Amino acid sequence: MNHNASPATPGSPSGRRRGRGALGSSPVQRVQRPAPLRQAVYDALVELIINGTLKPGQHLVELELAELLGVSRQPVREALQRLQTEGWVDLRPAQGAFVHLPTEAEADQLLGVRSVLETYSARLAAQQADAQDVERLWELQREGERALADDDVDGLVSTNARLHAFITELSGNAVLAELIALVDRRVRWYYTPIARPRGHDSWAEHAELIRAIAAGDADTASQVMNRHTERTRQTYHERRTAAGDENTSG
Amino acid sequence: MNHNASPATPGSPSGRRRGRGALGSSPVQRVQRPAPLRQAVYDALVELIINGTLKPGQHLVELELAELLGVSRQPVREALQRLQTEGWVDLRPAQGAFVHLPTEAEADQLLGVRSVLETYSARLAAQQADAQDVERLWELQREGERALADDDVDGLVSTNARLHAFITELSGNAVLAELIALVDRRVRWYYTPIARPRGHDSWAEHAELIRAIAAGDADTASQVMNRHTERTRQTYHERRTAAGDENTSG
DNA sequence: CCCTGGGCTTTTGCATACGAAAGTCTGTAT
DNA sequence: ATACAGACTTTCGTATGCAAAAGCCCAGGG
Repeated sequence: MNHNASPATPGSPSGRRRGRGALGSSPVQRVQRPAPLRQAVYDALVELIINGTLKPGQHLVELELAELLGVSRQPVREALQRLQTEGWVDLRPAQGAFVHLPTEAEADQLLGVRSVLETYSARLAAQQADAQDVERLWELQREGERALADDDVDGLVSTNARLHAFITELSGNAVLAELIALVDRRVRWYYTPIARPRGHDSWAEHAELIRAIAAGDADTASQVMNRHTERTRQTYHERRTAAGDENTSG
Repeated sequence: MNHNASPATPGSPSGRRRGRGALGSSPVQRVQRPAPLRQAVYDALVELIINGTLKPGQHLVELELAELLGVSRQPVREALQRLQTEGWVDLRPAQGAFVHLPTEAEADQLLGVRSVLETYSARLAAQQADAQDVERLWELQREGERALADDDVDGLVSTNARLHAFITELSGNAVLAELIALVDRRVRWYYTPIARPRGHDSWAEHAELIRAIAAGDADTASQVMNRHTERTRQTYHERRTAAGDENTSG
């Protein structure tokens, strides 16, 4: 997923006809319809925001972004519209776009919303999952436990994400899945500095959750997921507080 | 709205006319930023979609919309971006925008999501509401019961919406409030043809809910709201089925 | 009769142009 | 030195222009 814009000036063809600049050559081009540039711009900007190149509060000048990505202002503007709706940037009339600067309260609210959405998805998943799905869940669980044993942090994060995503998918509720994906991405962004996996406890909870889903016990699955996500929320809160103390003391 | 009627005369910057500093010092400088056209276009299109002028599945030609609204294609395109993100239209690359055509499954999924979100908002509201808030809730409740007694359907719908909105506001979770607002608008659109209020039962449930909130009993408030929204969902489902039968039989 | 393909029309996607608003700087008067 | 007014600069918001993709129509062949 690394389609970063090259730092060098994109040798702008700029003679009359457009050339696809730094973007446009996505590794995933299996789609019949070539994705419009605005989509590539959107992807690039989300990436730049998440990886911190574009910092919260920063003013995004359309022309700069356009040149950085080797396109004109128009696709940038269209991407910004979407980014605003999804909460990544704020658009102030006649002033332009600013990378959204989340307050502490907002970040926590987002965690709360994610918690209830994931809890609901666990409930639905318990009602939907068949034996094959459950087998896949255990597979992911084993993978996570292996990563845990190996101290493989990246693997842990990735497996955790895939496990939750699979449960969401199992829910069979596409609207829910979309919302969770969006909220989750924002949560991860806000909490990037402290987003280490919780480790053993977390995976014990996962196992409990999978058992409930396997049993088709929606109430238990819901309860377990709720506890799980609320603990994650609590952990984040503690770590943020600790980080804040460190900052104020040092 | 077309403010480019006169021929362009490049060369004179003409930055002279500015209406700000000429007048004396007014102590109150109410700087009201004019909403961009794209906002007006967005509002207009949502209205046209909700009121059925633009029908589900219909192809929206940018130029037609632009002429209809008296603007150029550009603000229309930007509005369409937002409309897509919010689920009102589908944007197909190189084909344009189509008014979103919800499947039955999707509509029901939205009701499910709305249900959990509102349930969560009731839980939070119960933890947050003070005596004054509760008084306001009872006020709305009385207003609803009056409308019920008067067979005032519009008043019933409006008061119901305000009651739910107030509870959402009481939750103190802005992220949640935004999501609910969005989901709710789509739900109302989908179910417009059958969206009569449920009437008496519904308001009895409201009263029960308010009592729980007044008592600060978050668990009960949550439970009651969940039952309430799930019943609404069930009612919609029944009505849709009935309407579908009528259609197929006639 | 149905399928097919090549030109014509429509519509999108992107680029560019330009007026206007917001922000910035500078010189002057107090 | 400070505060303010006015120009200067930057950036936004919108309109317009143009090439390419998609859709359409109709003639010709299986």
